[in-house]
Amino acid sequence: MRSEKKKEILRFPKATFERLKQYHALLTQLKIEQKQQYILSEEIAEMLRITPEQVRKDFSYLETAGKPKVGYNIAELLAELDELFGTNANDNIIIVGAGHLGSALANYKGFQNIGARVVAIFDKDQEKIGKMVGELMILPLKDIPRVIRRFKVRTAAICVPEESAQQVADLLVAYGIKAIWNFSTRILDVPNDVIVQNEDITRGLLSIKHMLAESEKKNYESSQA
Amino acid sequence: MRSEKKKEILRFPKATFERLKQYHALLTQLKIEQKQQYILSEEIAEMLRITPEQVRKDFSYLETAGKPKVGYNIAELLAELDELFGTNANDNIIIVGAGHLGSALANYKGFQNIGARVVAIFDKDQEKIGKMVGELMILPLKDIPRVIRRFKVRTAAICVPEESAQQVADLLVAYGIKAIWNFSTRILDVPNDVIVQNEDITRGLLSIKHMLAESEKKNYESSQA
DNA sequence: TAGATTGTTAATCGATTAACAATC
DNA sequence: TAGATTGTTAATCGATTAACAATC
Repeated sequence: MRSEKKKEILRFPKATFERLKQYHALLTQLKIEQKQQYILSEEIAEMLRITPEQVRKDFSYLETAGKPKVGYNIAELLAELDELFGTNANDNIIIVGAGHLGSALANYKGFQNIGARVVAIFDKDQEKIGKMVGELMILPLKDIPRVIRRFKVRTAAICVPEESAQQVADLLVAYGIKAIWNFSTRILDVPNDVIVQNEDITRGLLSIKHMLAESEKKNYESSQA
Repeated sequence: MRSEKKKEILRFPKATFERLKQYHALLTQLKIEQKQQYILSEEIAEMLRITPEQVRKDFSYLETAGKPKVGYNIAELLAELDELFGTNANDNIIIVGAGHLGSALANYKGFQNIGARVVAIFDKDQEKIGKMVGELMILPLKDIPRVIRRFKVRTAAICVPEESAQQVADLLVAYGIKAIWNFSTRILDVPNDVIVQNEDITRGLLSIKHMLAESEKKNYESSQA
């Protein structure tokens, strides 16, 4: 029976899963810094602006246990999260669009921390083809299917302008891509079995605007009181 | 009494607020396309991969009403969301770091849709200073306070490498910045009254990895059945 | 009118917080 | 040992879903 390993089957609350990603990022950073071996739920909470209770509750879904008055072993906790997120198993990804954004992505060093590797970058612009972005040569779109097959690519980042995003998505779907990492603001229309992760940055700025408005309202009210 | 305008005081559930941003993006797109004047909750739901009931429930917090069998007036709905998000009131923002990422951000055209404008971009690299990014000249870090004062800047995007992110954050805080839009993966340590919006892209990729693993498990299971 | 779609209330489900025992 | 911190259970709070009346 497979039910022996309970923890593997246990599903995390969605909200917990989202925070686990943040813990992962934080722990990765702490591991690199090497300043401390243990961390308290209180410290984690302060950095991520949540409550220590929340942190402990989230960790209760994991195997790793903390020690009262000592905290959680950073390396141990990170190892479990790495395992959980499959950051050891490497994923090959491609980038379509070699503008500033695509180039930024191609040069990004942090992918190795989460078990991902950019294997190719494509552009439709003849001028750009053949030029280098970091260690990658910009390839023409027609090479996409070959690269997908060769490197078993399941994920593609779309870094093209708004206007061509849907077109590129259609192309990628036709080539059998399983997940689209969408950096355009365009809402893509693709089959339901294709995963879409929207990285629309304007959302973040809208949050900021909202929080700024909130905090100004608060300041105004307290000045009136 | 201020309680006359109920709707203005009414607070949205946080989850609803998150989705309102998506509706805003979608409606902005539809408005530009000019293909249709009305849209059904069903159509919105399909594009955003949520349920129509959820869409209607969210819209019930707004003033705009839909018509049975006709749907919601796109322009009207967008106008209300624009009002809500304050996308008409313009916000001046600055970018620190003129690498690929900072440049991509500086060139991004979508800011006008959400009432934001990049007024300056900075870099510490002498080589880059004076060069142009789109219509902006790259300025030295020492000009930051002047620009902040001159343009009443409250929000700064950090697009520098991991290693200098904290340093830049400290600088910006000292100069009175109210909100930091953090594009580095570094978890920043800043005073609690400074808003931090983390735009760490690795989170999105972790979600993709997870969803890919899920869907493969599902496929495997159904092939076993 | 009949049927489709909206809008709202109630029921269910899920996430967070509070409380506190266990433990170092 | 005393006190601080973890881990878990129960209580509260919030979000989603279901059901259905209202409406075009």
